[in-house]
Amino acid sequence: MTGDDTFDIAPDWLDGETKVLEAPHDHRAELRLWLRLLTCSTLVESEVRRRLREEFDSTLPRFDLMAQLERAPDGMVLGEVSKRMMVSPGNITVLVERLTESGHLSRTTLPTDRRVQIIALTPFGRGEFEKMAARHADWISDLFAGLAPNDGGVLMDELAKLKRSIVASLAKGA
Amino acid sequence: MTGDDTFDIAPDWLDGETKVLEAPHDHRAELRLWLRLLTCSTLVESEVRRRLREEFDSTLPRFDLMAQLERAPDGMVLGEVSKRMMVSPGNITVLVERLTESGHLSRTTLPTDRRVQIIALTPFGRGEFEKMAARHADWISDLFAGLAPNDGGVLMDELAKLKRSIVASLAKGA
DNA sequence: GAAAGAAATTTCAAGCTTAAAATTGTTTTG
DNA sequence: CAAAACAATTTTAAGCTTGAAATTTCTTTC
Repeated sequence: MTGDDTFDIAPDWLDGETKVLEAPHDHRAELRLWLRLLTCSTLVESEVRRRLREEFDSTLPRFDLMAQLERAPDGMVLGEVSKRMMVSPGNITVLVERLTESGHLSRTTLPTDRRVQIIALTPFGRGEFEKMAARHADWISDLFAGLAPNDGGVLMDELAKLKRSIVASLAKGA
Repeated sequence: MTGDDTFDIAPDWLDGETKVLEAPHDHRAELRLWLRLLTCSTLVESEVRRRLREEFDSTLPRFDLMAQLERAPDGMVLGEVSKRMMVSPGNITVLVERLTESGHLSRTTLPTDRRVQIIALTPFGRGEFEKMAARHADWISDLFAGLAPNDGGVLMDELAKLKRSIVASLAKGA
């Protein structure tokens, strides 16, 4: 799934008119595209993880969790965090435990519904997050710096289309 | 890092001529692009993991490992697999153990250098992999089906540029 | 040819992740 | 109002992942 993104096959969007009748549809172009997307994503993600660890002794999941909370000054319900981060609820439990121990997060049980946990950044947690977020933005900026302004815009648009395609396909399959 | 891809800020490639003097460079457009890329990647990856588990009781790392071996009929050295998959050597050790137990892989010590382990798909492993690979290609094809042929081509090109940017940045930083 | 150095792998400790089962608490229904 | 249904979260078991330390096996150098 990761790797060097080569499936050494000619892309076939270039000759869309030929060989449409091939037995089952030839999926190689899509596969190639997917591998390339994954390669980019993996490279960036690894680098971000590495730097979070080296510069802040932290991890990407923790950073992500704090990023969600940063924009919710009044805190957020666990389930909501889980949905936004697209990870399992059990996962959030563990992350919140650690971040609460380390003083980054506060957690409260909602008085009117004692099933509900609300978590929020502490002032300390917010300060730490802001330091990390600033560096994080620099890292991403550096990694993307070789992209011409126009390419950035095109990529945004194309990825929006891809996202729509993915979401539509997932909805249909569900 | 994951999530709904919204940082609700106007992209600033659209007005590149204005506000160039802003104190530290404004990184929001790059961040937005990165989040969108990550969202696409996460959605596809989760779906692939889910289906590998449901249809084959397997995992993505195992699939990836077998995919590397499929194209090396004479097998491959562990270290080479590790590099190609961009994961740590220790990780490969564990995966190979399981896949060898289950009969998908064979492993041999190189007679001329007993440090070196060579792994290869067994005929059984190859058969299993081919079934998975066919389905995998279908899934990706479905997920990307909403993309016009032209968009696929553009995306390939833009991602190639992005990858060059990332690799260049990583090389410079190293 | 022994000792030092380098290379390929494995082991280890710690953390992330998930799905499924279990808990705890609230709401709806007969 | 008790029982059933539902909801939010935690626990559990299993697997993935990493960096660093340890092993084993060559290779090079004095």
